[in-house]
Amino acid sequence: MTRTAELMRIGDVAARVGTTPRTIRFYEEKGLLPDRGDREAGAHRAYDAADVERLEHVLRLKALLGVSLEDLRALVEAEDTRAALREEFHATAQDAPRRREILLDLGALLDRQLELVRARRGELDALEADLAERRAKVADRLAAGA
Amino acid sequence: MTRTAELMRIGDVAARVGTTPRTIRFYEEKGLLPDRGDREAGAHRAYDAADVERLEHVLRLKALLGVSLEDLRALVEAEDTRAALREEFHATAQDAPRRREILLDLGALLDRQLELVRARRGELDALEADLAERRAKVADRLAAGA
DNA sequence: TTGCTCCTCACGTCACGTGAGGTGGC
DNA sequence: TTGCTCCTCACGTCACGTGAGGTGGC
Repeated sequence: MTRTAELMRIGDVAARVGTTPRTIRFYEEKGLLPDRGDREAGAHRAYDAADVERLEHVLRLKALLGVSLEDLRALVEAEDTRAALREEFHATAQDAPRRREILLDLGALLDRQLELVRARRGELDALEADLAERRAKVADRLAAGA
Repeated sequence: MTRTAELMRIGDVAARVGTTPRTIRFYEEKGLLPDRGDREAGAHRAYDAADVERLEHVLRLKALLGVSLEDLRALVEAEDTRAALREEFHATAQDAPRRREILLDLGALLDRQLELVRARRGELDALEADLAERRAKVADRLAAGA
């Protein structure tokens, strides 16, 4: 039952998620993406669907929250171990306390990300309100007699 | 009737808007803030309330929209001439077509900014929905039996 | 006069972009 | 075998950060 994953090359992945190979390599170098230590020197990188999802998530957080890569690494590094945790999750199916701990950690991580997203949206809402108010004033003046 | 404006120094302005003197000088150099050509070499920069507002607006757009300084300059450069336009607005009080043209330009500028803000908010909403969905799944599993 | 902030270079940093030169897989 | 994409340096760029050395205003 050797499940052969469908692997993609770095250029295809970059095109799919809207970035560049350079950025993907840079993120790997900075520890934002898992560095498969088993890759031989000079060998091509290979990515599966899970890698692509992970990259998309990181890029979205980066673009929308405007955090540094160092902060972003801290924010998602718990997800680094998610795959390992998932293994452990199945392996320790009988160990309810451990499963509970894993789920609580993941929940806390998601709560942190949600908090940042909502704070940003609040700022955007305020900006939109200010712009809309100025826009309305201009419209009023145009209607008034200009 | 010489209206003496209350002028601030660069450090005070930076502290007030949450940035650094270096950034303010850099923005001036890049044309994002009006460069008063009348400043003698080595003389201190002076800012009034309008300058502070302008700077706050630029910083908000930069932080929330994530555009390059070059794009940002294009986005707000029409406001550069706003002060001049305001003068002209009063000076040409009788010239209704010209007043109308000024207002239409300003309205179009605000519409462009609003469009960008709303696009951003759409992306943020989508991200929040994804995160919230994942969060709910974790909560479900916790409640289910973990 | 003493500090403090200001000034102008100018080099450092972060997050990549962009060739330079070479190797590997359809 | 011919292209194409990949690889690893390594220097360039954008948006500033950070001293270095000096001048100016409460």
